[in-house]
Amino acid sequence: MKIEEEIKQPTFKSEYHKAYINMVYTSGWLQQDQAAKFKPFGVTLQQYNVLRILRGQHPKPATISLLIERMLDKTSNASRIVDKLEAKELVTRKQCPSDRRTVDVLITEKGLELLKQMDPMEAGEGAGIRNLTEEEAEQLNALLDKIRNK
Amino acid sequence: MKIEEEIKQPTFKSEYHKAYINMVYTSGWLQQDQAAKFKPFGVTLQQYNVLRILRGQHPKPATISLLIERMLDKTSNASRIVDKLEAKELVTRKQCPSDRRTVDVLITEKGLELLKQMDPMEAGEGAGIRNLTEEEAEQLNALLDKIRNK
DNA sequence: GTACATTAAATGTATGTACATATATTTGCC
DNA sequence: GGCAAATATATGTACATACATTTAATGTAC
Repeated sequence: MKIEEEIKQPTFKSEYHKAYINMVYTSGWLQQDQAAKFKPFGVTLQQYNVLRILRGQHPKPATISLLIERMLDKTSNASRIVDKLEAKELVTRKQCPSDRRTVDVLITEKGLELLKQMDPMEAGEGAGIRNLTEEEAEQLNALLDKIRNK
Repeated sequence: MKIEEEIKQPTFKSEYHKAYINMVYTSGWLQQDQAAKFKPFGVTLQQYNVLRILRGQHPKPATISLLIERMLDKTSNASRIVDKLEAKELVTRKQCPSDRRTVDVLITEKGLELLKQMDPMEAGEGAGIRNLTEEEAEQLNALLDKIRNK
């Protein structure tokens, strides 16, 4: 469905304005789809993303700063997301001996096991992105990178 | 900057996976930029979106259902966003006489005045989308619509 | 080595999202 | 008319975002 019908707005001020609305809407659409798939596993998208970063580091620990640096949403509150993961015993957190300001966050066996189960439904696989051809996905990546050109 | 550098992830499983991450990241990037521009006006992006819909209806009132239908995020809680706008006296809310289950939400003069001030920085104008050519914006719209093809 | 700035993380508050449930009203069926 | 289903909105809870502030530890200047 075209974006005009989707949000019942027949016209846009410009192709640019439409593209902006379309981006925000489609991204929300993708994320909602993904969140629904993750729900049975008891972790949210953001918690999943943090677990993925931690697996990437494993068996080295990560600091909160490193998590923030790599998260999709930089301003989100990594401390509190780690709180939730710790409560589910998917990660451990302990003060780093060499710099006691920082905290070593490590994914647990249970966390690794959960990610393994979730791997087949990796973020983006199976969602609408697959409606594109490989070439179109490349085009999209190029357009998005250009948008963020600072 | 390419998305790989942006989130310090050197490779992706597939062009599709990269496109998914890129979409979510770029959309967040656009919204953060916009939210910062709106901040001096004391309304959030979502509150602004609701005000825009109400101006589109003006001088007719809108129901909460109509707002939900037209909002970018359908599952968001329109009632509570209207609460915030009402507290700022940007909208009024009163029970509709013909169907007392529904509520007539109307934008106030103050609300119209605020939107007028904000018009020059309309969502998406001036943000990164303008890095694209008109043709590229069209391409992007086509790709996004295709992603959502249900 | 003490004082001050910087850094890392945690915490507080307002807002919004996602989803389940509650409440009131209207509609439709008999 | 009476009652069940549907509808419109509001509310409760858990989670996340955005941003300011706090606390503790480290680095640096003198």
